[in-house]
Amino acid sequence: MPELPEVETIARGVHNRTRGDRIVEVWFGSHTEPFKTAAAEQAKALEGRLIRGVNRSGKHIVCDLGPAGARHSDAQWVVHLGMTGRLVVTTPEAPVAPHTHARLTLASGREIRFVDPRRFGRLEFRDLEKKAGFAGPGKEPLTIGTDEFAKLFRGRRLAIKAALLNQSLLAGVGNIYADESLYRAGIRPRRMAGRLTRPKLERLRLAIKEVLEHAIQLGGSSVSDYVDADGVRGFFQLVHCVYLRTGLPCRRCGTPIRRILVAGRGTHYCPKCQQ
DNA sequence: CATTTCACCTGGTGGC
DNA sequence: TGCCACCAGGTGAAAT
Repeated sequence: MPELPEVETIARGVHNRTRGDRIVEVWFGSHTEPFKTAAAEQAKALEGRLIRGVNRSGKHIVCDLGPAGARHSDAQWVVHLGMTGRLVVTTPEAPVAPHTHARLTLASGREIRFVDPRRFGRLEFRDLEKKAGFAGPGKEPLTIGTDEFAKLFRGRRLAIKAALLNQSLLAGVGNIYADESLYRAGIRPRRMAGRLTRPKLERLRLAIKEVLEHAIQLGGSSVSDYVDADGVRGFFQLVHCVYLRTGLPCRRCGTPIRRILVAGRGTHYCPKCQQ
């Protein structure tokens, strides 16, 4: 589910509902895939800590944690949602959804739950006394500047869509927003990244920013089952121009939207508007 | 090093 | 109803 707008929406929701709360009990399921830090060690480290704030970095949700009573952070809980992960804040009485892998009981009586059918998501505990705070290599698409953006693609021979999906270049753009941004910028997904002109690259940078900001305003895209921290669906899927619109008329020119494979991913574009 | 392909998982959909 | 192929928001390891 989660690309930058969905992760941003979830992080804000969890922040608003849990900031200042304390983790009093942790339950983890028995599947091992979600645990980048071993479950037993992770559960023990989380218990008792304060949630000082929740932020987004690329597609990662970063919860800053501190010792009870303290005003500084000494650890982080980093959540990556993979394809189907959800992070929701509920009451303990709410029915437990299938594929729930983590339940964090908070002092307020609320509960944070991590649910992930495909188990591509990951949970990591970072001790800030032992390692640095989470930071991926990729640049943030909402704040990157013109020159820095152009530099990312210089000399690259892969398709621009494949480059946009590379999280060590730009962090946060995934399959939906790559397709929607390329449509908005009028660029074919298979164009070689290193051959785009400066004006085209600037148009792409702005398209990405505008698409992501609009999607955040609408609470993200709910293609099948994405919901935010309160269990509420997003609305951006209602204004998608190309993603999952194969065969439907282009909203601008009426030409049927095409689907091809790029970097192994379903890729949607308008053959007339994207030259 | 840059790039491409595939495995990792479950579930929904549509054809026969 | 059953079975099968194919598709889905991501990424990291292995192959090229």
